Amino acid sequence: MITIKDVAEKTGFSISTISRALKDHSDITEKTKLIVRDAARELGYQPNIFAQNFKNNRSSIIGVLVPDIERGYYSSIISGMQERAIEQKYFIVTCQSKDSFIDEIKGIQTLIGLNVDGIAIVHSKETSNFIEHNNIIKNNIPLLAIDRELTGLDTHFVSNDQFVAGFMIGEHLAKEGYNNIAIIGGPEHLIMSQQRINGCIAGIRSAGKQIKTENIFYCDLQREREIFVVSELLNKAEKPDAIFCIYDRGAIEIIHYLNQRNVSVPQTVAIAGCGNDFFSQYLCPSLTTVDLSPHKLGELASEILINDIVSGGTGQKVKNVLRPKLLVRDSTQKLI
Amino acid sequence: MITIKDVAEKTGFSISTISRALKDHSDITEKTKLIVRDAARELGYQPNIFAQNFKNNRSSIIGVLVPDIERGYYSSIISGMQERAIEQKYFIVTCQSKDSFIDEIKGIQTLIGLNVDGIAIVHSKETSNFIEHNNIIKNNIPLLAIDRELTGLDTHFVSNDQFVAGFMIGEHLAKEGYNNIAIIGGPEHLIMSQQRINGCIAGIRSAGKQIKTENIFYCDLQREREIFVVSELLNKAEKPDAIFCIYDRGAIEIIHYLNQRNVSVPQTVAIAGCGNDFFSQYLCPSLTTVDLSPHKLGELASEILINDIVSGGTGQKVKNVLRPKLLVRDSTQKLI
DNA sequence: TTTTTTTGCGCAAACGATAGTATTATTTGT
DNA sequence: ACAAATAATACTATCGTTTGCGCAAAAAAA
Repeated sequence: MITIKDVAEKTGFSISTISRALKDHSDITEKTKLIVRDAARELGYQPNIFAQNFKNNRSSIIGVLVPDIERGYYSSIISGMQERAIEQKYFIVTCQSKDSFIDEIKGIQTLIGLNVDGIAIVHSKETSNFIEHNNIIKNNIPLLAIDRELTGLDTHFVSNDQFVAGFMIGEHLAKEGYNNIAIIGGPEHLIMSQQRINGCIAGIRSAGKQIKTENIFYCDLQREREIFVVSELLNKAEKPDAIFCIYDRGAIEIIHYLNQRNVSVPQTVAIAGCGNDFFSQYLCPSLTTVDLSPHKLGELASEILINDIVSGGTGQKVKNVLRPKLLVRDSTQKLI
Repeated sequence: MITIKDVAEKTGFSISTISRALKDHSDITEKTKLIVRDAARELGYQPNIFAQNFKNNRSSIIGVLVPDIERGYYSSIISGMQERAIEQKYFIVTCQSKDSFIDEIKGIQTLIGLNVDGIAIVHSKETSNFIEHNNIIKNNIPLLAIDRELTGLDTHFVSNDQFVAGFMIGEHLAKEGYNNIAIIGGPEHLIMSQQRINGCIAGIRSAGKQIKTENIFYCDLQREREIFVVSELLNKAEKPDAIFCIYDRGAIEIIHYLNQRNVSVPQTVAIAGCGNDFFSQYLCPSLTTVDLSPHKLGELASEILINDIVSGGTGQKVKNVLRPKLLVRDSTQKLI
């Protein structure tokens, strides 16, 4: 292994001069810098990143904790983060909570233990206690929440405008002529879910219609529960003519279930989702949804975190909300 | 920051005794170990991972380089790797080549620069030169190839049995009664593609049928090219009655295209894919495909790499091929 | 009891890079 | 021409942990 010492011996300068020359310190003459750089290149010198990390007390690593790397939405976030991070010579280490609170805690401890320079988190749907998350702040590690805020903590935050996403769907369904709309949401404490629901309600109202409170359901983002709710809904006397499931994956499952039961979509009941999963366009019928931009969210996340890191955490906390885009497709369009 | 020195001062032992006690060295009495561990806990001592990495010359990080984190297949691999790695206190750093040769090279250099303890690679479809990959081996970093072998290099290797995957589809289509089968493959130098194609041909033959060589197409895994080939095929006098696209994403695009053109699947032409993408089951018609196990592949990858790392790279290179599973669904089933 | 072996622990060097301060060489001001 | 200021480089401590070696005390063997 070639170290600074080898370069020093080759050039006759001292190791401190080499160190300063290589980082373009103003104390060193251009002439010396040239000699040093040439020698370093010739010897194939590579700085020992372990020694640098140790000395500088930084890892150039950003930790990302998401519920599940395999889910397209999160892998897009990670991809966006990775692309932006690598441009600035930062690395992304991934962790997943698998939507378990306890694994989320473990993940946080793991990342703190790795001495990451910053952490981005999408907390699990189970999580409603943020004591452990506060340890990140206590450790002086820049913290950024994605999509779901860490209640009570002063963190950076990037998100899609979940309220607007819901609003767009609600307004669209109401204007399209649906009068008995049902909403299938997530757990009640999940703010993101609540925002989409509230947005949808507001959208329906803004189009001059109403939604019955008994048509709003709180599920757990699990297939079984949602399908059960839908099957119950279809048995009602006053069947809904449209269902907004607050996330695409659920909506896709619902359409699949309805296809199996030979319930026609959107003739009997319209379905809308949210998230624009890659495959929502290929469904039969193709799914009306809202395009969020996880990749962009990831890019933003890296930008903000790296900014915070290099600035030494002095600045204000950044909040950034992206405006989503409505994608009207077949699953809600009334045939003329 | 609490260091070993603080624990030493609190207990009255020397720092070397603390260090040894904390790693359960046999030189230290149980009694002393207890005292030290208690003191460490009380003080909230956390080893400085930078200092450890520096001293031990290891990072506890495994680098993964895949074409695109966003693609479900790769994110499953990463997820599997992450789960297994974390069990053994290893971290996963992800990189993506975006299927560009030059970005793959950069990714490799980046990971080497990070001093990762091991590297797993799915090389890009563009890559056919492995000189840079050889630098990993030269740097004494355990190297594992996933799915696509690094031609000419002696590496660990895990993969699905691509030949068998193709074979299963070929045999199934032939037995189902299709007589004029076409294959849409990837670039010719992509071994994985070639293996699936060869497997498919063998499967067709084993069922006592033949495939015309002019019905085998080499595309670039891009939507446009594949759709073009399909549209040309449909204009032929002797239209194929079944198409095997060697990857699900392509097959899904093809079915979507055929739906738009009102070509019925599987009545006019059957479609089969490979990979069992999450959404292949929700397509209309649902897609016959082969279930690969990317998550399991990832778990295996971590296992093998970590084994190699802790054993000091003495052992033989491991080759592990998983047997895939045929999933017959609607897109190839002749209605009776 | 004396000698030898074993046990338990401390001392100090080392890892490679960084940065504060000391040192010398050069320039500037008077 | 000499003091003062500045520029360019060298010296050295430091980060926290690990580890080879040494040493004293305890245990075992003689």
